[in-house]
This record gives sequence, structure tokens and C-alpha cells, in this order.
Amino acid sequence: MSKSDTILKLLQGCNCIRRLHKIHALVITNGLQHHTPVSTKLLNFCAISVSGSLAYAQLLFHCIDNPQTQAWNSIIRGFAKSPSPIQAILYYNDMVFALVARPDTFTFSFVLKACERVKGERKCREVHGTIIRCGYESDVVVCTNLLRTYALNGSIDLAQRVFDSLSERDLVSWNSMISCYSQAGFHHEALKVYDRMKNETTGLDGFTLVGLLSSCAHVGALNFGVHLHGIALEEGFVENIYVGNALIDMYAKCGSLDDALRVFNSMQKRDVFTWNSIIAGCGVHGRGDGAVSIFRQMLMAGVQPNSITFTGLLCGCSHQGLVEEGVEYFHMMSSKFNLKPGVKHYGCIVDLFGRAGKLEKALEIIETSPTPDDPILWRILLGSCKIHKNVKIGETAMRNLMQLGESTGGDCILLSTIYAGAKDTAGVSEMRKMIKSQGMKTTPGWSWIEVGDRIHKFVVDDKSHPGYDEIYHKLREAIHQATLFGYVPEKSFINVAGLITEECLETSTSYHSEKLAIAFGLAKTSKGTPLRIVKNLRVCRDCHSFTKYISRAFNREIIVRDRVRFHHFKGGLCSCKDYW
DNA sequence: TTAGGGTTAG
Repeated sequence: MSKSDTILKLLQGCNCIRRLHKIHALVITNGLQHHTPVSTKLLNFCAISVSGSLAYAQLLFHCIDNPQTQAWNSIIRGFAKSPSPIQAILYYNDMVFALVARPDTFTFSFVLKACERVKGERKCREVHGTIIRCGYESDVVVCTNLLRTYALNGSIDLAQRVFDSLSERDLVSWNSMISCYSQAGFHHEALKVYDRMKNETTGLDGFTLVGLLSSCAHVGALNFGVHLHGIALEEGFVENIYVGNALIDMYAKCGSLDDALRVFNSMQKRDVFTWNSIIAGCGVHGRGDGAVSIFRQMLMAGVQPNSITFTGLLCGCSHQGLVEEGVEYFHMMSSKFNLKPGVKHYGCIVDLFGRAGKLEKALEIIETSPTPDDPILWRILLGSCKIHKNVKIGETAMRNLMQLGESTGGDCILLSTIYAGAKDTAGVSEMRKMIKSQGMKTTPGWSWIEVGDRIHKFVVDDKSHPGYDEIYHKLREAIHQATLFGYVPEKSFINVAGLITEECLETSTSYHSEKLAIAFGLAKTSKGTPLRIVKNLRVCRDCHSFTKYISRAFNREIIVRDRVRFHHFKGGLCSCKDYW
């Protein structure tokens, strides 16, 4: 065996940096530092291997005269994955500038990974140009990297263009397009990609299902999610833990906690995502007791909880009014699991006390928290003051938001409502002035409902739907029926005062988005079919009351997912027991 | 002797 072969063999068995240094010394002693296969192999090993060293790789790289593509690729690849991916881009620049070694498809894949990590959209465009000049615009792997980099840098439209320009698409490129849309929050677009994909012969796999199920979860598309579950069963993907976890999340977020529990119970293998998904699912359905029980099972199964586990658990305690349990678990985070509570956990505790009417305690929690300057905490307190009609603490919360320069139109509306409840016209007027003078914007409310394989979206007083005559006719009939069962529409003081705001628009004198969605569901589905509504804001008191009466008058189960939780309306009652 | 895809909170 030659000396160079011996060294290459030694490298294969090398597992620590000290040994690597010895091999390098051997390379020098034997005069092999300019032996290309040896130096390239050594460089590649240092740049990539966990037992290697990037600094050492740099040293070796700079000892190579006229490094060729493979050597450049090693150093760019190593830095692209390292804590300083910008270095990969700098080496790529040097490579292109040097004009000695030509970048190949691997070079582009590595440098694009670096662009993705440094959020270098401009650099990505420049690399894209070079890819075209080098004639690699049809390479499916390079283009998959390219579209991911564009998408993860916020240019989803460019990602779509790269994808569309591909002459041939394989399963990974389809999956990448779906997951990019899903991760960027374009869930309807993700689902539309699947419509196109179905017409190809590519097939699908667990990655496809996970991306699609995640988007179903976000938009509340239960029917489509059930269809995907069917495919997962037929094609044997239900054993895949990622698919199982995504199914739990989809069912829980689409309002079917029982199905989420069925998937959870059927899973042979569970990881922290599995437990977190089902605990959070119980939490948003107001089943704090269920969340606590599953959390105990998680500990018995020997799975270490993380901070997300506690977000779900504390949220469950808050929605069910389990104050003592919530406080106990909050303290347990640091005392038993060495987890530092973050602002979200403090938010849950403020909500837990606030919702339970312990507003002084909620205030104390914010003031003694590590982040008393976080507007989220004050906003949660303001929300609790609305529930419990507490003007004094509500004003304190608002004052803090203003001092932080974080008060929004939504906050003014919350305080207006509190003033309105206290018949404080001066207060309402002051908030109205503030909204107008500062030109504050509010979030427009919308609701959607899935009927068949389509999702129908409504805004307040929506007249854009093609079947709006029928919808408004059904709504008037529904209001009449609900009234016969005892529904009394709530008059809004704010509306009387003429405040043109989101809350004003969302009053019983106009038709809320969820009322329109319910009317549409009643008109378009057969008797007894449950209605599932997704709403972007919290459900208002009038709509909550209306939906309870509708569930009784029409004998329908109505599941409403609002901004923070689910409400299951059945027989004139709501699962939240009016505690929300 | 190198390259591309997945889940949970908010």
C-alpha cells in the first residue's frame, strides 16, 4: 500500500481532532501536502466531519495551490452548515472571482443553503443569475434549493416562478413547494399545489402529507384532512411519526378532538411533538383536565417536556379555570424541569388569574415578571378587565400600553367596551377621539366554513358571495327561529355612540362574519350535519348567545374556532360554559 | 467522490 493510500485509510478511521492533527503531520512528513487526492480528502473531512474542524479546514484550503471545484465545494459546504454561513458566501464570491474553478451544481446547492440561512435574498437573486449563465436552470436539485431559498427569504412568488419554470418536477420539488407555502402561511396555496400534483404521476409520500395536513390544520379544512388520513391509511404512511403527529394536530385544530385522541392512542411510537400536539389540542378545546392527565402520562412514559408542552398545558388550565393546577405547573417548569418560563407562559398565568377574576393578582404577576414592558401581557390583562368589567385596572393596562408606545386600535376598542359597560360616555368618547386622531387601524373580522371540498370566507355584512340572497334569507330565518327560543340580540352601547370601529361593525345590528357563515352552513348542508366555523377574532357575546340558540333551534352541533380556543355548541349550550 | 423535502406554541 502506498503512503497516500495509507493516509486515506487512516482518515477513514479518524474520529477526533487530535488524531487528525497527527494525520496532517504525517502528510507533511511524507511530503504529501501537495498530493491533490490526499489534501482534498483531508480538507473535505475537516470541513464536514463532526470530529473535524472548520478552522483547520481553512488552514488546509489556503495551502492548496489553485484549488479546484471539489476543494471549493468542501469549504463552502462546511461553512454553509456552520454557525457562520456568511463565510460560505464569501468563499463562493472568491471562487467566482478567481475564475480558476468553475462552480458546479453542488457549489450552487451549498451556497444557496448559506443564502437561506443568512436571509440573503439579494445574493440569492445574484446566484440565480449565475445558475442560468452556467446552464443549470433545468437542474431539479439546484432549482429545489433555489425555490426554498427564495421562499424562506420571503419571496414566495419567485419560488413559485422557479418551480413553474422547471421542465421536470420530482416528488421532492413538489413537496418543497407545498411545505414552503405552508411554512410561509399561504395555506390555501399549499393545498392548491396538491390539486396540480394530483394530475402528475409523481405520487406522494409522508412529506407531502405532513405539509398538506399542517395547512389543513391552519385553515380548519377537516374534510380535506380526513381525505388525507384515508390516503395515509391506504398507502401505509400512518406508522410515520411525522404523519401521526400532523394528523393529531390537524384533527385537534379542525375541531375534532375525539379523532385527535384516537390517532394519539393508536400510535406505537410517540415523541415530544406527539405529546405536545395532543396536550395543546386538549387545551384549546377547554379540556384542561384532559391536558393535565395526558401530561402526567407523558412524564410516566419518560418523555421530557419542553417549553411548548407547558404553553399547551397552561393554556388548558386557563381556559378551564384550573387556577391552582396552572400555578403549580408554572412553578414546576423551573423547579423540576429546569425550564425558564417565557413571555408566553407568563401570558398564560396572567390570563389564568385574569379570566378567573383575580385581576389584582394578574397585575402583580406582570409587574414582577422578567418582562413587565411586554405589551402582550398588558393586552391580556385588558382583555380580562373587559370580561370582569373592571374600569380601574383596565385603565392601568391601557396606560402601560400607551407608555410603551404599543397601544393599538384593538386596545382602544377593548377599553371603550369596558367604559360602555360602566355607562361612561366620556370614556367612550375619549377612546373614539384617540382612534380617529391617531388614525389607528383595526383588524377586520372574517370567518370561514368548509362545505364539501370548498372553503367559503365571509367578512362582516359580506355581499360578495354569489349566493348572498339565499344566505341573507336564511340568516333572517335563523334569527327569527333563535328569537322564538329566547334569543335576545344585544344592543351595543358603542354602536349607539357611533364609534366606527371593528367592535362596532361586529354588533348585532349588522351581520357578523360568523353569523353569515352559520347561515351559509344551514342553507348548504343537510339536517343534522355539524357546522365548523373558523374565525380570526374572539367570538363576541352576542354571537356566542346567537350560536347557542341556533344549535338548539336547528338541532345542529356548531363548532367555532376563534382566535384562541374552540367552542362546541350543542342543544343550546356551549362547551366553554360561557367561560371564555 | 459532495446536493434538495416533514410536525407542536404564538
